[in-house]
Amino acid sequence: MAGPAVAALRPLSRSRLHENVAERLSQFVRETHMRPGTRFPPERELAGQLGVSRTSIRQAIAVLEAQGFVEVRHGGGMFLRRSVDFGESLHKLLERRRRLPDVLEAREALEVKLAELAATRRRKEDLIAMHAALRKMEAEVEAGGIGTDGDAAFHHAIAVASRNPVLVRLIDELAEAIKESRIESLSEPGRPPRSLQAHRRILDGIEGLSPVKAVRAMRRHLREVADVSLLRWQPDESDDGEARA
Amino acid sequence: MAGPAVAALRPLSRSRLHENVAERLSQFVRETHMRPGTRFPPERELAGQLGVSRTSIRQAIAVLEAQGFVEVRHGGGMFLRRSVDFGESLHKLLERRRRLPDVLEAREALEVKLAELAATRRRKEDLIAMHAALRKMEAEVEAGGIGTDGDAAFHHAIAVASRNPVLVRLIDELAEAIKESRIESLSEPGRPPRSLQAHRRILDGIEGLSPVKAVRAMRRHLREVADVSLLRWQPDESDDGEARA
DNA sequence: GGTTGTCAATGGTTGGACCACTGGACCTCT
DNA sequence: AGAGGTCCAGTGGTCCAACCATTGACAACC
Repeated sequence: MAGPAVAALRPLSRSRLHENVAERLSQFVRETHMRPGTRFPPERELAGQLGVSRTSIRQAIAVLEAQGFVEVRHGGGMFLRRSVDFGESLHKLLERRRRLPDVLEAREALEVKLAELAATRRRKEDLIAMHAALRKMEAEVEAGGIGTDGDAAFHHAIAVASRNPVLVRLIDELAEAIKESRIESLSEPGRPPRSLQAHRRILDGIEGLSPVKAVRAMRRHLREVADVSLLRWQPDESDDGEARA
Repeated sequence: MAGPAVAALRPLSRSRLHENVAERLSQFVRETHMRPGTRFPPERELAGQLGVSRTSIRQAIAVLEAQGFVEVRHGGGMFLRRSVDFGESLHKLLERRRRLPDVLEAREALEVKLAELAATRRRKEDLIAMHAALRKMEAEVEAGGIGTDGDAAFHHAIAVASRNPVLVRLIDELAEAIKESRIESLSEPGRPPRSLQAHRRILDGIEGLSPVKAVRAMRRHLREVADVSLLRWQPDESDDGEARA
């Protein structure tokens, strides 16, 4: 099907120029021990020194500014905002290596709280959504599937019911990584029914306005999920990019 | 010192063009109900239709790509990755309105877990850092300060000790917002000593390898902090940007 | 039928031009 | 000397036109 799997012939990763620029700026911040508030060299100078056009510099800057690492003042210059983890967006962190165990721990932290809040603030429409998600999962499983969609919908409904947009955003940020673990877990023989049971217990707590019960059920559920996927996890560190000009 | 605090005279927010472009693209995604995987119109066309240069389009795209909302294939086009909350980065959410209660709930979710993990994984150097932070806070308080630096250092040391970079990144994302609540809380009369006490209890749990104790102490501490600042919190919804061309 | 060449569409990068804003130097008037 | 205004160099913001690199589909060829 595919060509020979020779290591030397794997596709070489080209990166966009502005990404390299951002990388260099991070390096610059680290190496010069810049303090927050310090001004960067002007764009034209950076362009000259890095040997790229001002446009590329400005693309990198736009990204860094959107991520809150720098502040740009028209006519004034560009200033450092936070030096910690400069240029390392969460999205980038999750992409570079699959830190599944870490992701699952973070998931537990967030979802347990989401369940607690949901058990306090849920409205009628939230319960309707949760029940619908449960039925969807049942239908999927009966149809021979593993129920990932219904599962995702259920957890999403809880997030919505928490009425906390910040927490929702945080869990969303992890959504992609969680999705993978979900597939792996639900592919386990006998898992979907167990998961369904766990969901019902969680819903009981939320519906009954019992945060304690909801929290306990959610924590138990997530630990079970994590257990399974963790057993199969093999860390693979040979996953760095090669764009390190 | 400063000018009159008249609402009408607050600095008006000029927005950069590429930010408006990103906003419009979000709107486009929402209004056309784009599904993940769908291709966007070509850059040149977007530039023409929005009446801006291709450069501005490309700056917006760079940001959206870094945030994981779109995927760009050289020679192939730009494709939607996630449609939920398109263009709404966490950073943007935290900036637009100060959602302090939400932030504090998220903080509790994360920090309680961080404490639990720290109480399992802490090493000698972590304990040294925590003790140093505590001493620093004491010194600050004795010198008439309120101890925010030492406080921040203490919580940061716990985060490091958790050995979970994902959680660390998430809490870092909230750091700025938390900082404000910290100042407010520690400015309360009699707060710094109480806070110091709470920190000692947390450290006891972590040092004694007792996750349960650490969790309980951390949760209690954060609820106390949240209580104080929540009482003074007045939601201010009239805080939207004005760039809605 | 499969291989190869061609080409239009589309993203990636550049250089230069010009505009807008900031802050300090400098000048003027009192 | 002080207050106020003017000017200007430095710096970010935007645009444009051109050219390069990659992709994918279609045509031509063997």
